Amino acid sequence: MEKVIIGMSGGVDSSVAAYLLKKEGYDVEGLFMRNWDAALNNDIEGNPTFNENICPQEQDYNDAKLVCEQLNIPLHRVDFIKEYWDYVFTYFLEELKKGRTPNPDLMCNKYVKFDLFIKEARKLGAKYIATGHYARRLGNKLLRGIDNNKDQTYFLAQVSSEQLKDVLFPVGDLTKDEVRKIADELGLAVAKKKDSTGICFIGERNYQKFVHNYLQPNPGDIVDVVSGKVIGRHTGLMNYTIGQRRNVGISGNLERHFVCGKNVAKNILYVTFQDHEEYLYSDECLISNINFISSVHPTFCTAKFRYRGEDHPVELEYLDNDKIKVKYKGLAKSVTPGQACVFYLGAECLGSGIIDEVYKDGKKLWYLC
RNA sequence: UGCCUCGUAGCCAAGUGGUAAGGCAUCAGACUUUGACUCUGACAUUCCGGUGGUUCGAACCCACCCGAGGCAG
Repeated sequence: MEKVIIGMSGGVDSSVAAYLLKKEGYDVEGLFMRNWDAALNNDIEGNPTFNENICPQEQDYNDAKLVCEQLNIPLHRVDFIKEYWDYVFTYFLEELKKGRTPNPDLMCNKYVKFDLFIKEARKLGAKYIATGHYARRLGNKLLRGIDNNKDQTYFLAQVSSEQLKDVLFPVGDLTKDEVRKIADELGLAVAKKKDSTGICFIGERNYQKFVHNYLQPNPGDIVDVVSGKVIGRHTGLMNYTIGQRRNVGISGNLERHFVCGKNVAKNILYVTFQDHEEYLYSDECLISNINFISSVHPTFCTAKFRYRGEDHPVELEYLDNDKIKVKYKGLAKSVTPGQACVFYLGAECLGSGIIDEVYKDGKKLWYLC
C-alpha cells in the first residue's frame, strides 16, 4: 500500500480527507503541526484564549488525536514554532512596517505546509502528502475546489509546481456541506466543530492589539485624500488596510469612509468618503515574486486580488525584470500592496505574484504606499 | 459692556407646541484559514446645556443662569 501522510489540523476538512484516503486504500498516517505558541511568542494582548486552561492549538491536537483513533490511523506530531516565526511571521511584521498588507497564509503554505511539512512527511516514509484544502489537482494542474465558496487555491498560489507534485487534496471534489455530512455520518468528534478563521495556526485575534505585541504604535494624521485636510489621528499605519471602513476612528460625517492609502515616510493615512469611491479603484498593478504553477503563461486570463475577491479579466505584460504588469480594464476595488494577485484560467489556478504598486490611468496612485 | 447666534446620544445633524428623523462612529452576530469588504441586528423612556415659568401638553414659547462663537466697541 502507498503511504500518505496527511496534515491533520483537528478540523473537519482534514479529518474527512483522512477518511477518504483510507477508504481509497492508502496507508494513511496523520501528522499534526504546532506552529504557534502564544506564551513563547508573546501573543498576549488581544488573545481571547490566552488564560484558558488549554490553548486552542492543544485542543486542536486533542481533536486530531480523537479523530485518528476513530479512523484507526496513527498520528505523529511536529513543532515548527521557530520556523514559522522565522519564515512567516518575520515576513508578516516586515511587510507591516512597510505599510503593506501581508498575507501570512500564503507564506505559511509556501514555507511551512508545503516545504517543512513535506520534508517531515518524507522522513516518515510518505509517497504522497495530503491536506484538507479545498483545491484539486489534475495532472500537473492546480484547480479550484468544486465548492467555489470554499475554494482555497488563492492561498496555494505561491507554492511551486514541484512542491505540489505529490500532494493530494481529497476534499477538493466535495462541497463543504458534503464534507460536514460525511463527518456527521461517521460520527467524527469534530463533525460540528466550527470552521477556523484568522491567521492559520494563530487564530482569531483583535488585530490591532495582536500587532501591538510586536510593533510599536506610531500615531499620525488621517488626511482626506480629496481635500487634503487633516480629519483625525490614526494609531499607526500597520493597523489599517486598503478598503477598510471600520475601526478607523473618525466620525461625524454623512458618508461612510474607507482607507484608500498610506504614506509611510510622512506617516499619513489617507481616507476617502463614499462619494469619492473612485480613489479606491485602479486599472493596473505591478507584481513581483512571480510563481507559476502552470506551464501556461497567458496574456489574457482572470485574477483575484484578495481571497474571496472577484475574478477580474486581466491582461498580463511580462517585464524583463521578472515582474508582471497586470492590466484590468474593468477597474478593481481596493487592490492592496502586499496581497497576492492570483491568476486563473477557468478552473485552473495558474500562479501568482505579490502586488507591489497600483496604477490608474497610467499613473501610480500617489496616495498609496 | 449694551447687541446677535447657538448649545439635541461618542460625532455630525433633523425637528420651532403634541409627546425625540437620518447619517457617521461604536457594539453584537452572519460571512471568512490574511486586517477586509458586504450583510443583519442593537444603539437618547434619569429625555433634547441648567433652573424656574406659561400651557391640557414644550426640545420647541417666556425669564434667568451656565457654556461656545460672532458683530459692535
